[in-house]
Amino acid sequence: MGRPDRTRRSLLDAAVVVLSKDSSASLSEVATTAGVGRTTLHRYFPTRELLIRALVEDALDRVAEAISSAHPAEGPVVDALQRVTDTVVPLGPSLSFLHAEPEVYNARDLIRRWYEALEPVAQAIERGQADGSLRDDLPVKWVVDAYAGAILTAWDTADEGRIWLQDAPRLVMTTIVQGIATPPTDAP
Amino acid sequence: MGRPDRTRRSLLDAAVVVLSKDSSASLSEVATTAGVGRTTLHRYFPTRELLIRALVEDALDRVAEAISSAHPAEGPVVDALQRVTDTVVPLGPSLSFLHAEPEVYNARDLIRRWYEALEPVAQAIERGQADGSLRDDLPVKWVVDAYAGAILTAWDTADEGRIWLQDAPRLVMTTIVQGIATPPTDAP
DNA sequence: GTATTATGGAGCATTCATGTTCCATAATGG
DNA sequence: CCATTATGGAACATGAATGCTCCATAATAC
Repeated sequence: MGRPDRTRRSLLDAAVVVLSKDSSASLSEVATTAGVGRTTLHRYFPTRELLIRALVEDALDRVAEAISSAHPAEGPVVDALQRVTDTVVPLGPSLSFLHAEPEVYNARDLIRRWYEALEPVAQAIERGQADGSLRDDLPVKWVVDAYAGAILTAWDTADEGRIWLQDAPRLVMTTIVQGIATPPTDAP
Repeated sequence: MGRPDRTRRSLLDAAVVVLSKDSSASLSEVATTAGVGRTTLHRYFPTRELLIRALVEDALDRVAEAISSAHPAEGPVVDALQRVTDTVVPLGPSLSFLHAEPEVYNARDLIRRWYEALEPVAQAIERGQADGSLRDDLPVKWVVDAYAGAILTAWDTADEGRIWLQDAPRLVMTTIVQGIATPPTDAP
């Protein structure tokens, strides 16, 4: 990875951190956080809009790649979701950015691409409802959103220091899969 | 409610809608949405910061009031949470605003007040863990955040047209309380 | 109906992020 | 070591949002 590539990566990484906390932060802040001059930032991303666009692309790519690498179509569905959770939780800042950016919220095609990235998860959930491992009285769309939301919440909560990030995957899976109620005991 | 009060309410209502979608929207947009001149907006809220502050106060009051009116300390915990869910879901825009506003995210005292408003929920969850109706292997802080996050997700999902808002309370409760997995059957 | 209060439009100064250019310096590659 | 490329600082123009003032008009109260 040459110097240009490294600079570009620094900028994207800094931008995702800064802009996920405050989507209206100035480009100076982003450049400073990346340890780079504002001039250089503009050399890589001529306008703010292009930076945002590149960031969204990058975040979507990461999410899609993380999900795909967890092979959600293989093995028992709950195990598959566990693998997805483990790989996606560390993407917290990117998820947070995608969720916070009004550019994303208001652009149809970006919402579409977000759900395209989540499509393998949706398929895993459908598979689970079909094979009886997941309850089938919840809409798949809702389950996908609730699941993604739980991961995002976990990252935010860890970021605020209310839980440890290392516990996040377990908490997400227990809560989403089994719920917070005491499970009914198998009768004695 | 005199004219001034109505104008103030219009402004707060419009602001919460506009700013929850884009926290950097201009004050002109807010005024226009409220059906009010920008001059009038500035008469009620001299600076943007004061408007935001008033909005946060208002949103926190609404949440606290809604929770309190659901009497979360009474009756079976799961029933209590159902009542809280029913009353809080309609506050979607206010919740969404509190969650999106960087002012809130970065001000310690506002985060503190958010959790103060949720304190009755935290107590209900503690009560549930103590009386055996809720599993006790999840940190209360996490359960509170996961629950609040699920309500927020439900509102967002309904806003995007992926579920019906009228189904939201049921979906939240089923998902959070029982989880998405098929419950283990009581033995034959 | 009149007095009082609330409103909104027009205009203006200020501030700040943004985008751009130019040049000197530093890092990299041959 | 030299040529090339990348960087960053300074300076500038632009535009948009903000905060404010003044005045005419509309709504409300008495």
